Amino acid sequence: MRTPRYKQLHQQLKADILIGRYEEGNLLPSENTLSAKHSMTRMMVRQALSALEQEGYITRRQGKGSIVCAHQPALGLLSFRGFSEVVGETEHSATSQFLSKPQLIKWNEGFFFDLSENEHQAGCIAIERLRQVDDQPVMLEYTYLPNLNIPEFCQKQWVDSSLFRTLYQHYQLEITSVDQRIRAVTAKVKIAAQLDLDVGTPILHIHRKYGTSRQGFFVYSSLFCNTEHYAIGSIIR
Amino acid sequence: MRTPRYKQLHQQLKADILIGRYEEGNLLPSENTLSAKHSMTRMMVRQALSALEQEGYITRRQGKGSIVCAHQPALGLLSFRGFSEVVGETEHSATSQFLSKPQLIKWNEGFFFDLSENEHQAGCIAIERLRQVDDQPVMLEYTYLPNLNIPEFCQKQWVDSSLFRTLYQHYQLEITSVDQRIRAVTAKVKIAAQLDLDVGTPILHIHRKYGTSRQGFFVYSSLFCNTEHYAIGSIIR
DNA sequence: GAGTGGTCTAGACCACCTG
DNA sequence: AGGTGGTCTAGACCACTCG
Repeated sequence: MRTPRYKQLHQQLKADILIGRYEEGNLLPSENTLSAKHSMTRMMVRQALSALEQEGYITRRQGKGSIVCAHQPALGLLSFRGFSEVVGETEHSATSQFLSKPQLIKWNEGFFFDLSENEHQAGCIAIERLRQVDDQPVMLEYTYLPNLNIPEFCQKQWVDSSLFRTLYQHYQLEITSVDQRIRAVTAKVKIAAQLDLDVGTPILHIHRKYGTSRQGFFVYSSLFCNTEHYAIGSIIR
Repeated sequence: MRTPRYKQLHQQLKADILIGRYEEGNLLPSENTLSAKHSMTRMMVRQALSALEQEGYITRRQGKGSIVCAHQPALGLLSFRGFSEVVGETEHSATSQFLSKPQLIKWNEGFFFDLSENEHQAGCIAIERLRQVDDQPVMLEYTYLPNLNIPEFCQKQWVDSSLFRTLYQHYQLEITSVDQRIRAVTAKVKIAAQLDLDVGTPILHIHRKYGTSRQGFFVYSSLFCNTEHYAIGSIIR
């Protein structure tokens, strides 16, 4: 069946916001304008806007309009927050680098989440990244993508150094959910070396399984974080 | 201004679900039935149901109806998941006990979140709880409520051993958001004793600030978790 | 006062599920 | 076939914001 028109409008507005057609803090066209321009009732326009609001792309204010929000990273989950930030001090510069080129390999035996037969046979694309804050290594992230209908992923240009934006740009994949397990462990030799820590330092170990807009397609991550100076923060609404 | 009628319907249906008037897995009355019974248009009934759906109280299926969901704890955030559970084994029995009676005290100097003048002057109600899984202590939780418009909290009967349900029952307070910082630390002497661990064992330390349905009212928690055998899990949609 | 979003009405046709 | 939720129309009045 064809996509409902209010969903088309919703997607178009979202795309416009993401490419910067409407900037942060600015107003979207009014509901009346949109309903006239797209020849649909205000109720349908409102349905599109409600979805945008729920996803956190806009807030609406009576008498004012629909305001484009600063867009947070997927699910507000990966953000670092320095402890200094909590008590109201300076910002930090975050960077990210690959430890190796993304490559197609076999899944590890005893992978940390159960895999479907499909996923297992497809093999996986492994990505190793190190994240730094103020030039200090802070997080080691191993990401695994099943090699299912993401042709030539390893050849693709990355968007904004962001896996999620890259997946969206090339395959229209959006992250819709996260299932995660968090533990405190001590740094073993290899991890300690990469994070520039003493062996035995307490670090966070997080396993994540991201759900996407494509049924049955998941993204897996294993993260090690040094939280001595920067806590992992998340805001959930 | 008076509460919009669709919001009234939304609240009433939610209350009915919470007290068990509509049971898990059963169907809510159809949209047509509700619109007739409450003399409002189907559009307004749908607005009420959409809100319920968004909050996770129901799911809707075309041709079937609105199905009442098993209701998950607020924001799905506090759930334990044994690592055995991840690989598909048995369930665990979780219990919770008070380490002291909830009592009104002054806020600590250098509290882990910034407090408003209001909150600071009101003082706080401190709650200390220990959570156990299979009779092993696993999580130590310190919770702090500003003593603002929650009269006689310390005298109230707790509902289901749940702070959030208790706040809802007595003061109609609902948790709407969480802002948290997660770190890995080592157990100090006092914490180690209470969690029955060796000093130096890596544990999770989480600071949380919960937003509520009452503007300006927040709940604060500081948690220490032993994740040796059970990871902290969360699912976010 | 003009324009915005918020609430609300009274209909319609469609896709889907179940008996 | 009859009932359910999903999409959609064409209007209306209200509360709020801003110039």
